[in-house]
Order: sequence, then structure tokens, then C-alpha cells
Amino acid sequence: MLTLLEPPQAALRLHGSAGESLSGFQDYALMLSCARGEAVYHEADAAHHLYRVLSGMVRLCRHTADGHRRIAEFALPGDLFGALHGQRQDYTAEAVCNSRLVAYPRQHANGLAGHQLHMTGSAVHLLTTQQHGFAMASRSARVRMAAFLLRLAERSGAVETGHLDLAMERQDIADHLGLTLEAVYRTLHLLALARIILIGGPHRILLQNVEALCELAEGGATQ
Amino acid sequence: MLTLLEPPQAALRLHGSAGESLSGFQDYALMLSCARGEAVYHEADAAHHLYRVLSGMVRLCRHTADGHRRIAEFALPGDLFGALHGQRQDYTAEAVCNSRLVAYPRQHANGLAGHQLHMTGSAVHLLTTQQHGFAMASRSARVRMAAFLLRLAERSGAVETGHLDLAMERQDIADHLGLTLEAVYRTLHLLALARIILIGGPHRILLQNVEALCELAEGGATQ
DNA sequence: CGACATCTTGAGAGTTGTCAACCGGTGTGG
DNA sequence: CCACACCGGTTGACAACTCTCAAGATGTCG
Repeated sequence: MLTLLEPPQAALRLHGSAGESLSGFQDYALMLSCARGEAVYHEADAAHHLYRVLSGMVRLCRHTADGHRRIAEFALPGDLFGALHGQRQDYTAEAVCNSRLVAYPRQHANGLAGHQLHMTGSAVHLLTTQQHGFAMASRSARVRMAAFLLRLAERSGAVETGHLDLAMERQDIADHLGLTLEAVYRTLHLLALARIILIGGPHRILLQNVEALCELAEGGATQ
Repeated sequence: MLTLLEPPQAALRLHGSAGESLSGFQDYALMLSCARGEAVYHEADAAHHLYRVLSGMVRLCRHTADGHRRIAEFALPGDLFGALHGQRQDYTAEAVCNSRLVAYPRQHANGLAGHQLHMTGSAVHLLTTQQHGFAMASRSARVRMAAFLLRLAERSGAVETGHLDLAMERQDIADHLGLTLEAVYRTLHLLALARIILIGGPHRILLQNVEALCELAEGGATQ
């Protein structure tokens, strides 16, 4: 069973302690650490487990035929990820930064509070996917970036504090938003010039005008 | 109960016969016709029913603050639509062309085969939303159009026959793909010049090179 | 200190948005 | 019956935006 948590590509270190955040799974849950850049699993791997982020961040991505990468989602602390249905994983999961995860064997998840977990996972994923899809429907880099920052801020609780921690690299953001690396820099710079955000280093964004960010994200027209 | 099926905005005509395609719901299902352009329900209406398309096509859309319209999905014959959770509808549903629908009271759907229906609906919607979102991540009009045509062809069984029926207008396609009306024309024209499709009128597309369409939709890079 | 990855900015080319005009069918009223 | 308005479809010209390519700045780690 433990070997399932150690795909040959990833140097995951297992911890003895059990997960503590999901009732009913303690006996089967396994905690694991994952260093920056390490893969938790790869696309088409056997989907034996569900994962929950305890700390850090995980990116769920695919690679297209022509070598481009598309990041479907960033999983934040508290988020579940891993294929709910089917035998194989849909995405590759990689740690954006040093992260701690809990792995739940899917057989037990299905057996115990399976339905609830199913529904929760599905509903959350559906909602988040819809929001992202709507943002991507706009072709403007400003709108995409605004929607991305806003959603990340809401999910990480940064709307109140105004302090947003961008754990991922610029290239990650680019692959998530369907933009180029340069467009990400320019757009962030643009938002900073407009006094909507303040860039306090590569991984620190201060939200100065959430209102304006909302307007951009929502009302954003075509281009 | 019948009044629920007749929101004041839509002149829906009810039929006496019950739906015949979903076992266990015949006693509660109501069949209804909806003329081109009519609304089945509006965003934020009370979500009392689930709907299934028997014939025709329904667009699920929202209107942004600045008056733009975004079509999240086109529901084809066999597709379910309507909010699964929550008290209110997420989208406005309008008939693209004269359509026949079946309405299932959600309370009975939840009571009887509720879980299965839930899961089916969620899973289908999630899959379809993901695919669309991935296509939208590309900024190229060609890629978006190719993915749209391909997915519509797969869902309507047009891949085999090669004959695709575009019931919706060009503006509907534009609002679905996040493009302008003119871009839709140009892109279709471009695909026609490349011998990938053949335009046999506003609502008829002949698929001439599905391979090339797949390559465009999948391998499509950023621009 | 040097190598390397990441971050950042600049200049030109390409694609799409914007604006405008035209075409064809349909419905309506004189 | 015909003129007209109207809607959907279609195409062209220009501007704006982003991508591409390139170079430099900053920072991290050996």
C-alpha cells in the first residue's frame, strides 16, 4: 500500500502520523511531504488515492501534443484533488512549493462517507472550473489576470488581509491563464500602475483596490 | 404545479403526455414546447425543475454587467439542464430553435433516483465544462472554433455522417467562444479555405477533415 | 565568484477587435 | 403588388492588443 504513494518519479517522504482534518479516514490516511517541483502523480497513473492539501500548493496540469503545458487548477490548503471516477488520473499533480498532503485510499473513501465526499468534490470542482472557464472566455489579459487574482484571494482568504501570497511562478500563471510569460509581467505591471495592486516582490501581491479588480473580472468585455 | 412551468416571460405550451425517456419519472414529468428565442427560465428564477431536451437546442447563458452575453453551454437532445443544487437557477435558458423539452420536478428527482441523477448530471456537466474551459484557455480563434465544432460534432453524432447542423446563430457561437461576430465569420471562412470544413449555408457545415480539426483543437498553441 | 533560473522590459509582427458597409430574405404596411 | 424596414449573414480597412524574439536585471545556489 505504501508503494502506491511512491511513484518512481517522485521522491515523496512518508510520515507516520495520520491525517487529522477529515473524520472517518484517520485510520487509512497517510501524510506525506512533497518538495517544490516534485510530482505527486502523473497523468494516466493508477488513481488509487484522493489527496488533500494541508499546506503549500499543488498544480494540476496537462501537456499538449506540441509540448505546451496547461494548468487546470491550483489546489490550496483544504482542497481535495485526484480523479474521483475512472481508473486513471486526469492530470499530473506537482508541488508548486514545499507542501504537506494527506492521501486517502479511494476504496475507503468510496466505502465510508463516499457519497458525501463525491458530491463535495464534484460540486467544488465544478464551481471552480466554471469560474475559470468564464474568465478564460474573455480574451483580455487584464480580465484573465484580475479574475485569477480575485479567485485566488477569495480562496486563500486574502481579500480581508489584502495580502496575497503567489506561491507559483510567473510561468505557472501564464500556463494557467493561456497567456505568455511576458504578458503576465506586463499585465501585473499594468494593474500596479493603475493602483489596483502593489507588487511587493515576485511572490507578494498587495490588493489595493478589490472593487476595481471585481469590475475588471466581471464586467470585462471581449478585448 | 403547472404554473411553475409557465414563467410570465415565456409563452410555453404544455402538453398532456408524460416524458418517456427517464424511467421512474413518467408520473411527474411534463412535456413542453418552446419556440425559437423563448426563455425556459431566467437566471435567479426559483429552481423547481430539471429539464431534458427531447428535440431542438437550448442555450444556457448569463449577462454581464456591461451588457455582454456569455453562453456557457448548448444543451442538445438528451442533455439535462437546470440547477442541481441551490434554490435559484444559475443561468438563463432560451430555446435556440423550436424545441421540445421534458420538465422533472426536482423534489421527485431528489427523492427517487436522485443520487444517480445528481451524479450523472454533475459528471456530464463537469466534463463538458472542463473541455470548454480548456479550449477557451487558447486565445486563438481557430483553436476555439475547431474545438467547438469538434465537440458539437461528437455530441450530435455528426462525426460519422460528416454533416453538422448548426442550429444556433453566428452571434450565439461568438458569445459561446468569447469572440466577435466578425471573427466567427473569418474563422469559419478560414477553415473552409483550408478544406477542413465546407459551409453549406448558415446552418449547415460539412466536416471534410476531422483529423485536421482534432489537431487544431488539441495541439493548438497560444496564438 | 560564476552559473543558472527567474524576473523584467523593449521592439516589431501578427491576429483579432472595432467600425463600416453591403447582401439577401422576411415581414409589414401602403 | 410593391416599397420599406428589419434581421441575419458576410466582407473590408484600420487600430489595438498580444505574441514573438531579444536582451538585460535580479536572485539563488554551488
